[in-house]
Amino acid sequence: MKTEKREVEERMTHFETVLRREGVKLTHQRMEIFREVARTGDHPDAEQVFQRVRKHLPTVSLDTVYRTLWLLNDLGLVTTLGSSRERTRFDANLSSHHHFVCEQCGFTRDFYSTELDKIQLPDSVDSLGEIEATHVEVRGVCRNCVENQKPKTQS
Amino acid sequence: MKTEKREVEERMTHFETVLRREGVKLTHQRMEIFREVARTGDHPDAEQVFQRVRKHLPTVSLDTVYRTLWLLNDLGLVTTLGSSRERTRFDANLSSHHHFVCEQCGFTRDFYSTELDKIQLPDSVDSLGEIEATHVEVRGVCRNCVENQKPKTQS
DNA sequence: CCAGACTTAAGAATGATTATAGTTGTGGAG
DNA sequence: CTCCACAACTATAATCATTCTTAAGTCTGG
Repeated sequence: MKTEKREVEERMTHFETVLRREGVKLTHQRMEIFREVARTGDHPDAEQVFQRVRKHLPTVSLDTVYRTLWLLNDLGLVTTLGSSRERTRFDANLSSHHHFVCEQCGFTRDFYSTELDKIQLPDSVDSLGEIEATHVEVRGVCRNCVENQKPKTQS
Repeated sequence: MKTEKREVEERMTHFETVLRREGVKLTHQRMEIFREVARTGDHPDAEQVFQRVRKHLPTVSLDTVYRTLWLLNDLGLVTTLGSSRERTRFDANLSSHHHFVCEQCGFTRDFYSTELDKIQLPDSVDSLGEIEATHVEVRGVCRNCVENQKPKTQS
């Protein structure tokens, strides 16, 4: 559940380094919010972070939690689980397949691989619960978005 | 992009079979909504399905689209992409890891595997765009939910 | 110490999804 | 083929999470 103390310290250090490098101010709020996410392994949502941070900083606002989390996300200090900020998407393809998802535009394409279908999960996973499906998610930037991003560079 | 005609027909047949078996009424709306999802490979969201179905059934309501999609989901005829119905969750673990997600309660746990980190993706994926990260998502039912679901059955 | 970046507070706005209430249509019975 | 009960539909209003506004006060880093 909890992340090791040393690991948390390392993350905090990295956090401070990045904020300084980016010229972003180091406020308690930001520290406490990041620490809270860094110290737990249970992928909390904004509301949960808010509740926990409140214990140390009774006056934080939910708004700040949201703003900070997205800031941290933009700085590469945290990531979101699953497709962020997106609406729910549906899929009628019931056969075993995997996904390539573009982080910029959300473009998603199925791909197949008998190789991947044979994936062996570590034993530790079995102890977590009953496994129903396993699929590989590849995050990246689709061709379209790559093109549109470097319209000048031709070197 | 588009699914083969034969494949679509098969899905439609399966769809009708399941709805009859479950004693759920076969309405045009449901047929058109399912057909729409079945015939495309681009994982549309409810709004997109709504817009497309509208062309054939100008009076459908967005509400029906939502209700139907979740119904189809419950019947196992479609699945959702990424985390369904959930709030955005954040993760400060930047090292390569994978996830086990409980479909009932949303419980999510990281797991590691040097094996999985070495996954070889098929060439077809490279042509889709630039790959940034690959991770395995295991869906299932966590221990807690398994316990709570069969409090009586002991056979 | 100061400027400007940040935060708080309290609303209000947005956008996706869901509930309510009254109307319509499906599918089995006759 | 017609009728009826009730499932399902439409339209509208309500929710819920998230974001934005404004105004005033606070804190960080130079």
